[in-house]
Amino acid sequence: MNIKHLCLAVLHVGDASGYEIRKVLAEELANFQEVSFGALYPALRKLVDEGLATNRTVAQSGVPDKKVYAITDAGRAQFIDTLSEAPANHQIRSTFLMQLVFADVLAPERLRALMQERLDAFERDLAKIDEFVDCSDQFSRESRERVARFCSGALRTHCATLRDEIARLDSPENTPHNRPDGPVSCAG
Amino acid sequence: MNIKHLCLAVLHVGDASGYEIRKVLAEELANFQEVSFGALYPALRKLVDEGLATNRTVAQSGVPDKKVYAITDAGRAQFIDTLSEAPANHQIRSTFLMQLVFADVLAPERLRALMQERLDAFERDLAKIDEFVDCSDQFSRESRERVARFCSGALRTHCATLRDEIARLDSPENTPHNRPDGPVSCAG
DNA sequence: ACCTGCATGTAATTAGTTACATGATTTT
DNA sequence: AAAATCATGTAACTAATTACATGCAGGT
Repeated sequence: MNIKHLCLAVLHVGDASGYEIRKVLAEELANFQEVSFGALYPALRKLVDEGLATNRTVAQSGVPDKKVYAITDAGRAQFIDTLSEAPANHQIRSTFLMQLVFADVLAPERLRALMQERLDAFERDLAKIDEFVDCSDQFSRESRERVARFCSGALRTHCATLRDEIARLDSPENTPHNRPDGPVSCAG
Repeated sequence: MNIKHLCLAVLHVGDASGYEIRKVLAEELANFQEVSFGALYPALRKLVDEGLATNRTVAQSGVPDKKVYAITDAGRAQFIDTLSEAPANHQIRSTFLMQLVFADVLAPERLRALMQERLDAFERDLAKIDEFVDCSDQFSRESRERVARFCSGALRTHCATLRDEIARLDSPENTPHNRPDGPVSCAG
């Protein structure tokens, strides 16, 4: 699952420019995987070189021209093939989870701030997903709902788990101690 | 959250060799992030170079010697500092989720096999976590339970969500169509 | 005989981020 | 006046994977 596959996934749902692909990955599908432009644009060029996508320049008023990419039959075949062949991997790369796991070594006010930060981000993501499903311009309503339903479902259960975790950590018998000057004893 | 931070996290809980760190990350903390030896050993060397860890060679009978790493005060301080300073990022890099999102383009028997594969992996991981919490040799019981409780909690809710998703996809009104020879129409 | 587990490491390659470069338009 | 949005791209760098190299012990 590299950037090229991620691009093909988005293009499978509908045509999009590099900027738009990144927006989808950063907003509607945040919590999945973000990509940087430095990786995205070369990846799109490679997709065109390999005949997996085509592009056309679309002029706009006010804003700059954009290169709109469309997946080809070969691209779609390869996307489906790769997806089917790939092992069902599942990894959560989360700094936040690590912050929760090691909550006892963080300053309590910092921990609370981090929790708030992440919960706010979850709220924003969920709002974006609702927006995404609501409007209907380029992507098919069915596809959108499928993607959004899954994402919001997974996120909601995550939110619930994390809220419970937070409640547990905030309870008096689990008072986190302040960040120490010396090392923390954990080899008990 | 790079490999060095991941190593410090494991070493914060207790001393371990490179091989053991990888084992923890691949088994007890599977679904978090796996690391390859090609990245792990150079990372450990760098930690020692930077004074964030020390190592000692431990001879064993039957099996080869091992280099056991221990976190230093400076290492612990930096681990806590980095963890505290870092934004509360949260990303799920999951081929499996993508396979579910695009379930309709996969052959139904392949989809079922992928689901089984992942559910089996979840079961194995949960069993490993129970084992991990049960025995008590090197890592502190408290830390283990904290880590394991969180992981299994998050995974269990995930499992539940995924089981529901699977049940929904298996119901007759959602029969997935076979992998097509031509492109799939999604631009409805 | 062959595979798996234990154990550490290097070399070649691929993948990805960060920072830079450009420039118009709209919002604060 | 400053910042954000739209829009594409390159160059330098960092980080990571994959494949290789070595070797012994125990199980099938």
